[in-house]
Amino acid sequence: MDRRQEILEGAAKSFSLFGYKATTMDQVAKIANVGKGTIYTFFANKEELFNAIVLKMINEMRAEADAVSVEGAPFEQNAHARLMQMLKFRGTHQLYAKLIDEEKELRTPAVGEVLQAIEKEIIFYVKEKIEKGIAKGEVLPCDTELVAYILFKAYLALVSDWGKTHDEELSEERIVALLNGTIFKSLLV
Amino acid sequence: MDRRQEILEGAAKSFSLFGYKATTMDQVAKIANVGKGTIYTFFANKEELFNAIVLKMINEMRAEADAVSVEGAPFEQNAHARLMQMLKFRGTHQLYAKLIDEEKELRTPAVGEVLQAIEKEIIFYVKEKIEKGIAKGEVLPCDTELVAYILFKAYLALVSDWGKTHDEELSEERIVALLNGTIFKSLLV
DNA sequence: TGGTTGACCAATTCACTCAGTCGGTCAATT
DNA sequence: AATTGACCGACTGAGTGAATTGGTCAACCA
Repeated sequence: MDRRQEILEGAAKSFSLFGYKATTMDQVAKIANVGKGTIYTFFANKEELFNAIVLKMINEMRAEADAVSVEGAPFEQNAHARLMQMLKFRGTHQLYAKLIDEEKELRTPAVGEVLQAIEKEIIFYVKEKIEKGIAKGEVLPCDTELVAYILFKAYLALVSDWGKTHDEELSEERIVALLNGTIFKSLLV
Repeated sequence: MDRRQEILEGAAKSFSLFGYKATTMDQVAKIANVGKGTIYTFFANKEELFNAIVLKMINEMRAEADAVSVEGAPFEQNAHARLMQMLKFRGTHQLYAKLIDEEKELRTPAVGEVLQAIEKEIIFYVKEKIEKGIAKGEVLPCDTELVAYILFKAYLALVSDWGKTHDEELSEERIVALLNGTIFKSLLV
């Protein structure tokens, strides 16, 4: 009934199924059972509609990352669980996966911008958690921006890049062993 | 005078200037002052000629990386100097830079394969140095393959990726501070 | 009358074509 | 035996017009 909601749902479905470029406004209108003009009373253009969808997805992802952390568990355990969850989301979530594929294949500018924004968001999220860890005395004071950045890049490399150049994916145990023995080891108080 | 050498030099010049795709065999022949057919008596096809050029470049890079290391200096200092040198080479060397650009813009398959081979070579080089460090008792035993991989990915992220999403490049001091405080700190005996 | 709509428009994209280019060959030449 | 460049078939990419798309707006309700 809520037009705006219908539009968001239709658009999310279409973007997830066909990606940004291959989704037409006519298609969104049809899926949402709405006249095309109606869409433009709620969203200035295709890109803003897209951004709204992605924003919802970012919130989902953050919620899932929060959900896997355990109150009272040591920092490195929660940090690992959160990062792994977000990377799993990255490869699993229909829309996110589709966008990564579209970026690789089509280079749609709007998609590239959005993917970059999502990464920035993830890094900011990690930075927040590190700062909270420092505040709680679990983590040594450090260059939080850079540590968040390198942590994300490291996980991305281990979880996502490794498989592209090797026959089999890295096991989570091997990842944990590496990071607990290196980065996390030097971060903890 | 040496035909093979002339061809290699002409090809190197052309690949460096125009990239792989935009280099024609006629052009290489002309630059090398050689009939086109002659090229095919030394190299099976364009791609093999290309691979020969890249192989020479890899050796140059390794030599430059070796050159910056200091006999007797601590492991993390030499490791840092070597990795920085190779990444500088990566962004500075005419052919290497051109290939990275071509991979981004054109997605030429032969170029992608070669770039991947170069990275594999770099990682292998880093792995060798870590193993030597372990043998000398400077470095704690560890998953050398993975440590080499993550070290390279970390440096690549800090030196090359950071600038793409931030206004200014990271200073070398900040990089050193981060890595000495994290990865290197836990690697050293 | 304020919200909704789809025919309509300009701009972009797509499929198609065909002339020109390129990697690779090989008979002729040195 | 080594070298060459004219030649070939496959591929490319510029040029084209037709079809599609994002966005608008006058008409149309409720």
